[in-house]
Amino acid sequence: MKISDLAERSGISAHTLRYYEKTGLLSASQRSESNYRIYSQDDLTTAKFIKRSKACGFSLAETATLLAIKHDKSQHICAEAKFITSTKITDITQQITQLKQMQKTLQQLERYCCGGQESAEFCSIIAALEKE
Amino acid sequence: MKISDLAERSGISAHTLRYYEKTGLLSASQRSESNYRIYSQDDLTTAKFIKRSKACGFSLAETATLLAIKHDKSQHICAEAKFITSTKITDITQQITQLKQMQKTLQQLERYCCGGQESAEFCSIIAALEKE
DNA sequence: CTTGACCTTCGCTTACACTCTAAGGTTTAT
DNA sequence: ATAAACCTTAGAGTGTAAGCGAAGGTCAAG
Repeated sequence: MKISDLAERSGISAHTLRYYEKTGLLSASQRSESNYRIYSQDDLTTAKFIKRSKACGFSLAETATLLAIKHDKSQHICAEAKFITSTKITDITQQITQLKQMQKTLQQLERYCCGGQESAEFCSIIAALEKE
Repeated sequence: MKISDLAERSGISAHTLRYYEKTGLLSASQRSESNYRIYSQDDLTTAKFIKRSKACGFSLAETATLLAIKHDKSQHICAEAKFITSTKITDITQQITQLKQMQKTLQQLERYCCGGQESAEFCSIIAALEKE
């Protein structure tokens, strides 16, 4: 199939597919006489793999590593895939912790503000940011 | 005081202070004959306000709005400050929700993977990303 | 008189994932 | 036959956020 066919079936734009080729993520398995990219069913599978990987929150770099494992399973071990996943979880957990801290701080600011039509003269939010 | 004095007292670099001036966040209240920025005590207060605002998670744009309220309290109402805060909380809460969803998905992937030295032939993580 | 602090302006940085442009070649439908 | 739709390439641009760096010049203190 041609690039636009793959684009349609995978839900990834033709532009992006070319970009993925440039970055080594997914190359067309063949070229036509006129140099058009010809994709196989396997390529479609890979394209869908990339989509799912992204949906899980993996970056393209991480996806590339997972793809390398997928493409040569016998040369890779479970520990590699699990490491990428665990690292990502740690990363995300940290981000959540930070955001929760912010959320808490902001909720404290919010709680004491009347939020009404009164002049901001005595607004507790502004006051909190002003104080030493 | 001069820019380096303010930098030291506020904990914001001179470079960044100039950047804040360019973006309209904080201007020196005066200039010397030789065109040096001269900052007042009020300017120092404002600089500290900006620092605290950032620490709470507000962006510079949001901080600018809060500063506008601070600088002319009688022309602003509590509802404005509360709106910014609430919007930010909603925003952060959404981000947390998304990250938690990702975290959950990844934890499911992680849970069933043995993570051992075995070949990735039957790795459940790779399998999960491959399946329809 | 020298050195360090200050001034302005412009562009670069980091990070990620695209997205578009230009200029040209190919295929397909009418 | 011809126009629309498709394909190719390299390379540049986009967007977001908050700065940083460097060049080239002025000013002030010891």
